[in-house]
Amino acid sequence: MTEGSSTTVGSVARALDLVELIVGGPDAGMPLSEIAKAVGGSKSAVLATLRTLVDFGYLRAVEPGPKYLPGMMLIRLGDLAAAHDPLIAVARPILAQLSAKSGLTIRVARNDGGYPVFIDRVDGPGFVRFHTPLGIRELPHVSSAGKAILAELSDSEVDAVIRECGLVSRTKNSITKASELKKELVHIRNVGFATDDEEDAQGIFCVGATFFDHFGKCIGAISATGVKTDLSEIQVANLGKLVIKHADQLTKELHGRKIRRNTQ
Amino acid sequence: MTEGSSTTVGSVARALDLVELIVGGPDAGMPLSEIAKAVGGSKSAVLATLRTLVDFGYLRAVEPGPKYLPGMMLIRLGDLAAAHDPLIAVARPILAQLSAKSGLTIRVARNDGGYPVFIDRVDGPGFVRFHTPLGIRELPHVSSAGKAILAELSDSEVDAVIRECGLVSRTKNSITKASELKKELVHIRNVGFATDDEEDAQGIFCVGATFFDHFGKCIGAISATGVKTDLSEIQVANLGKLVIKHADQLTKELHGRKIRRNTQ
DNA sequence: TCTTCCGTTCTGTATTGCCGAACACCGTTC
DNA sequence: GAACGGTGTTCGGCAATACAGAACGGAAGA
Repeated sequence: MTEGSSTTVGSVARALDLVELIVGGPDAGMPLSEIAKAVGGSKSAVLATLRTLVDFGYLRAVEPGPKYLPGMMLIRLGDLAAAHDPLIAVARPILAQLSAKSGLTIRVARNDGGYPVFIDRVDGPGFVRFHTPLGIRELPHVSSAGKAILAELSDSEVDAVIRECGLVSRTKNSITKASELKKELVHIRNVGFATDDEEDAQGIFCVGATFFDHFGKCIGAISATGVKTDLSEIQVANLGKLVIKHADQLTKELHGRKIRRNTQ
Repeated sequence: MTEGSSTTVGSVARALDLVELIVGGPDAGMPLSEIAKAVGGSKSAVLATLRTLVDFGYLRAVEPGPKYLPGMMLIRLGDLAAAHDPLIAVARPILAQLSAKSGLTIRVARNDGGYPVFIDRVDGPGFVRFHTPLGIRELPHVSSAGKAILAELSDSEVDAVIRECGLVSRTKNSITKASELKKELVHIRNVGFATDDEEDAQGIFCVGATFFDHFGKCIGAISATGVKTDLSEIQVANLGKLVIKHADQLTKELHGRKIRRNTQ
């Protein structure tokens, strides 16, 4: 669908479509005929491709009436890819420390042109799991990491992002007015951290703070996520300080520097 | 290399070889000519395949002189595949709790025919990182999870595993004699947990315990990993009890049952 | 038992992915 | 400054091969 560019290999593209389809499919897996219908290919061709993917461990076929599921190789490759990423390698111990101190789930996002792309996560001991996907652009205005990143952009850049993605509403707390968002960004610059008070999902709050490279450019943000009922135990202001401290630590370990930014 | 079976798609197999090559390659990435040489294909064919993989985010090309690195999609797919896995979904909160209580890195392995396959990990706040790969069979006799799983096998099954993989030595503490390993397995059955005292890597110790499905069959083990110097703070026996407790909790949440096994 | 659906196998066709050569580009080196 | 080895890239042409479709076999349901 989202077709690329010049010389690419068709059968490989079809195979990767299959992987995405099955990974995005139901937990019980999908049978051949359903898969073939979904991608619009003949059963024999799809079967051959599926077999190849199973051979390599990208998928696994579970009997009887082979249903296809994500395979172990995907987990393995994801882990190795994370190990290759220098930012993740540096950030992970810091995330784990912040998680241990706060008891919350900690995530790290890269600044991808004003949008947050979460690239790693350390779960806290709480029972609630947050299935926020990794590796793709998220909405910038409904997460603490996203707003923290926005607060480091120039006004024109913020306008561009707003224009591009629109301030869609996720909950009744979501900020949908540009003026309101900009006021919030000023506040974030003053206190040094951003919050997400049930703006993305009911009952969930986050606190996020940015980190920087050696040019002083914001390259991402870390955030702590918890359920709102936990908020009483650890006050927002204290949590904000804690998140900032660990974000600063990350800046330091990346040999970056934080440049004070006037509210203008 | 490890060629599969019947009807598979060649170009897809070549593409997946490329992914594995680059993920296993240097952190700085690999240039086209090096890749083409490594897989033994023409530059043009390899380039087309690389372009396809980059289009899908499996790889990314970093200028100048395009070097190819693992892409974000691998992290995304790994995360989604983990979310699909029912065992990981159930185990992860328990791992996080055990990590929070012990301060150690916790991993969970599936029993794959007597071999441990680690499928998830929750890092502790310690500074030392353990780059144990996920998703592949590990040596069974040099990890606490592996030995805990072995202890649940019958004697003939243990013999088969030993014959198949051999008791290769990783450190001077590694168990390399079958008789010694079997004596250790008896001990593990008695105390209910297994240890790894610098048997896989210098300075690293582990404690592992198994969990079960509703047939009473051992389907895997969890283990706590730390550096030896941390061992003073938390005694081995106490840690063993803690790991067993969480493994039992996992058994319970999987609706499994633990059947008492006589040493025979 | 008959029917229907699914997974699998097979064979022919033409699509298309591959190779090799030629081109363009940069950095050295003589 | 020009020639060189080293890149990454583009371009035809051949044939390998990936695809579609029909036929087979088995299982489940009516």
